[in-house]
Amino acid sequence: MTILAQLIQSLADSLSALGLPRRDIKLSPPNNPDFGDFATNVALTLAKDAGTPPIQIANDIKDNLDIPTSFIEEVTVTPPGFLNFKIAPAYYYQILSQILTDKYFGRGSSGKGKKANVEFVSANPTGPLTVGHGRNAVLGDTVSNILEWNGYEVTREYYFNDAGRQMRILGESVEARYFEILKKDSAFPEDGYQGSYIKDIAQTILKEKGESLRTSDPIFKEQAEKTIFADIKKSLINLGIHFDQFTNEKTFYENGDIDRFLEELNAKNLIYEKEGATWFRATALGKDQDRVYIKSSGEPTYRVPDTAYHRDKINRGFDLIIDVFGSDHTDAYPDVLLALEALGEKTDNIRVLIYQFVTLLRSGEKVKMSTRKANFVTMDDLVDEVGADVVRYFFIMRGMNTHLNFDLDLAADQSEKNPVFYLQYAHARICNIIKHGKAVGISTNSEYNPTLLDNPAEIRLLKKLEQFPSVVENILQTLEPQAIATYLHDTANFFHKFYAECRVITDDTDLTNARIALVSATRIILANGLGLLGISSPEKM
RNA sequence: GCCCCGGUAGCUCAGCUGGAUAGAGCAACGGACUUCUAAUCCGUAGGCCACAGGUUCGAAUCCUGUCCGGGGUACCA
Repeated sequence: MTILAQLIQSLADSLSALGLPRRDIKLSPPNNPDFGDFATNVALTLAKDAGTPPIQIANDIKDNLDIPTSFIEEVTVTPPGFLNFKIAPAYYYQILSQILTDKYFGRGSSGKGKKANVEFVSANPTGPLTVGHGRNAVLGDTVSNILEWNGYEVTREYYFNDAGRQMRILGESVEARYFEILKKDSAFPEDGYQGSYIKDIAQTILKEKGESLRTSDPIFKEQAEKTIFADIKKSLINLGIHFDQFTNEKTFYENGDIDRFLEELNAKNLIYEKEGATWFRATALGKDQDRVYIKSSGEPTYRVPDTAYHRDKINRGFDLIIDVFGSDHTDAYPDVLLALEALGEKTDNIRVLIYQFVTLLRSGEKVKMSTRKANFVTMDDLVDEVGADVVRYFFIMRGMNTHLNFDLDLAADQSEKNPVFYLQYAHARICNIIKHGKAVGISTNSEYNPTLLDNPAEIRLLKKLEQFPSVVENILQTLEPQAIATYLHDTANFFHKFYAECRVITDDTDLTNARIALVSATRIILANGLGLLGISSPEKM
């Protein structure tokens, strides 16, 4: 039981002893450290119903409080009615040894024995991964890391479609370039993919298959898909991302899932024909409008295989299913869930993460991105220019709900001042201290007396380290990994301040050992946190 | 029209499950390297948290409305 849980329990006991209704008791660190380490507002929330001034209630609670542990040093009441708790340094000292003996400090067990599926990227192989996909990729991979850290067995999955309209046009685009090279007449498709990579693929086909290919040869699409997918996988590896499974939507046509799914909906009278198309009767389930399932051309819309795919994921028995989508899917996924529910599937373990689009700025101007028009900045370009660590940090340090402005000039320029270096530098600095210590005969395994760490900068850093488990645990609920970036920045900041104020390796052996313990623990937290973000922890910079 | 996101320092953004004095980085200005790494630290300056109402002991945070920006509302995905 954590110290917080103990405190909440004894507060609850105090409330019932006073005959006050039990409330959700929240303890949080106040902004102003003068008020202590934790504060609660229970008295304020109870005051109105009790008809008693909050400050009086707070005092009553305090007087009835059976302090659960010696770690609580002081309880105070401050206007307008907060109860504040000061935690003894001994508590934080003991955290230090926890970190040093358990290098997985902060690892939760709530996902133990559970399986999770995270579907992300899922870009069709029509072109290279762009910066827009990068946000998706980094978000999905980081969330996966956090789940794993909490004990989940995670399947990272990439879902794609090589049978639809996009891919057909891709094949036609390659074909047109092929004949163009041969100086034969060929109309470039109206919505064709204009990128130079299409010409490269056509060149490759020409080299390998000769000049005699005919119109509509399947090789055009096949070669394009193969080449582009290989590039995509390489780009992902450049970002440190690997997938456990690639699932093709074609599977669900071939194995009959889609037919079955449509039949079942039909049996429930949720499908009908109109104007040559097949419609899903979403209005019968409370939506504003019905949706087309099968176009009059005979092609299903994306909702159909998507729904079958999600049903497949449900059937595979995951405890948690996460989808990472761009904001253009905001309106689409509710239809998928709706259809699943109509078929009696449970969808409450599906979490959909919607991230807002990245706006690219170059020379202060917006770059309008379009894969089709080949007006894009690829992930590879970006990674080449600034490195994977910077790219990952840049994408994860902002909340997924924010419309991220990505200034390309700044990103390229920023290599010296990029915020990620601030974190890595703290780690490298610690490594260097430890290295220096070793050179003068200081071991990281020495006995140490933590009570020597009484400098405010030391205490502040310790308290920050103590927060790591709760930060990670909270992200498991919110699935908003930017909190790790914020936390690590604070931690690095407190370390740098400590560094400026306290010298670690000195003639004072006892103090040196204590400080070595502190910086070693800080290093572990930084490395673990950076690891969760998929960012390296360099030993020197 | 309707739906989803956002609007916080000059710029990019944290903070948003209501708390006490609203933060960081960059940009600006002024300091600190004979020391374990100055990719750092210290200091100054910078704000009607878009606007208007509401809820309450208390609002950047919750509700309503307005304005601005992005996305969706396609027989595109």
